[in-house]
Amino acid sequence: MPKILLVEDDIQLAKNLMLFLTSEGYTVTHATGQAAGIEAFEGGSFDCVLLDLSLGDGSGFTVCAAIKAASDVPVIFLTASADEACTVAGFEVGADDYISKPFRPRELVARMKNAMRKNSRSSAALSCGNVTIDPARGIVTKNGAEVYLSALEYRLLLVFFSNKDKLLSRDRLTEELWSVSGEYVSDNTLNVYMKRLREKIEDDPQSPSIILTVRGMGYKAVDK
Amino acid sequence: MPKILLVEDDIQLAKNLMLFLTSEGYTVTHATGQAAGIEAFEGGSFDCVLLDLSLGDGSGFTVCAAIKAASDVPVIFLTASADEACTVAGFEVGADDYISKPFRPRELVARMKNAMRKNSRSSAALSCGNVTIDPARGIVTKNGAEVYLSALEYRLLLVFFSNKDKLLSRDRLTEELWSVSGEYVSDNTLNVYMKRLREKIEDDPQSPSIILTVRGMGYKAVDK
DNA sequence: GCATAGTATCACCTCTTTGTTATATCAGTA
DNA sequence: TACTGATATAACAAAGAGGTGATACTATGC
Repeated sequence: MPKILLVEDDIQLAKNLMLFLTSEGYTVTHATGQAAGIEAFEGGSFDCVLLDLSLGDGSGFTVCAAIKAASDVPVIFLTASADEACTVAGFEVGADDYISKPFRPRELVARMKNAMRKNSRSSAALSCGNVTIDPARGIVTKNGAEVYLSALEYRLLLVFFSNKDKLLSRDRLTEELWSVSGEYVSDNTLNVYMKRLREKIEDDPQSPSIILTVRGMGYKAVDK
Repeated sequence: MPKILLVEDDIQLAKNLMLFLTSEGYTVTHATGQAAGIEAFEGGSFDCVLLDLSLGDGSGFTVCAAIKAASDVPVIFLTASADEACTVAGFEVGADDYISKPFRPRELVARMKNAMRKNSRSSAALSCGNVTIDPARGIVTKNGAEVYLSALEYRLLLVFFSNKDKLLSRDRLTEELWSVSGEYVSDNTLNVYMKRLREKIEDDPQSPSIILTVRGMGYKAVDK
């Protein structure tokens, strides 16, 4: 149940929005002004912020800047002003999207989802199942315990985890791992590496649950 | 100079757009239909795709799906239809933004930048001097050429590059590399790794310019 | 200059990684 | 069911990683 912070001084509009968002399965917290917005943000943890540009006690830009300075939560401007300069300014203070009133509720939700999706993707750690890569330290863990991977195994896993749910052909994988150095490797080498990697990260290497084989096509990392 | 792929069947509109985008410093490739769009995408590497929804030989949705299945390049729909259902559908096939015509050029650019920024944030390269780490691929390059580092050498370099200009004590470094596994290593081991790392990344390993020795204190990566 | 502690380098050993070939297993199909 | 191409596994050799102790160098204070 994603938590949304709505900063909007038009009470009637806010009520309608909250009604709709709640019915879509979101938990909404409402703040009516700049100060209240920043305070609410600091007091709770949110998955997305909807921000009116013109607030009673100041501009939404200030709120956006404050939020972005402290976190990476997506911020979407909701505004009456469809002015181009305002839109550009909104993006410049770090907004993730900018929607002009009157907005259409389903589009709003689509844009919120989009912003949240993007945001979670860029978070530091990559994980899949119970296995996590911390690219900032070059370390792989499984259920919290470190798993030692060789350089090539690490790179192979990285390719999978940064292309989760995507089918990766054997050619593509071979390319990612070996083309850089310009060498050619045997046809079977990838098979062997897949086995070694699975041996280290899968609970049951015989019936993999993290990296699946797609016969005739390639492999694919899935998040069970 | 970011490279843009524009898929648009309205020739006049495309011309205008290309003129504008070029003047803003983008390199634009133009494809006029669905098939041509996918072909162009596969043939080149782009930083962003602008996609008309209604193409002569098919829908932009197909193109978007094809692109998203193969890569993470940001895709922005440009469309005459301001229809809400279309917008939602656009986001559902993985689009990064959806702009209705007539669009305002500066807003378009702001949204393009936004989409590209989000996208690249996940793979911020770390570099120092002529050496670069690409944490998203686990690869180190020096003057563009790949340098093969072993797992420990890679982690050592990662510690330095993510703490650029900071003095790192020998204890701290030893901890970062070996404490995870709980093992104790000889006092001299770090010296040996420093030598091996320098051998691979420094222009002149005898007088290092990337990772400096601070006698009695530790080491420090500097950006010359 | 000499002593000293800190750092760099060397030679060496062991264990792992890397890539190969050979063989087994499996899924789909005639 | 038997065949076939695709994938998995096993076993091996060569190269390299990882770690150690001994030795050489170097900055600094006496």
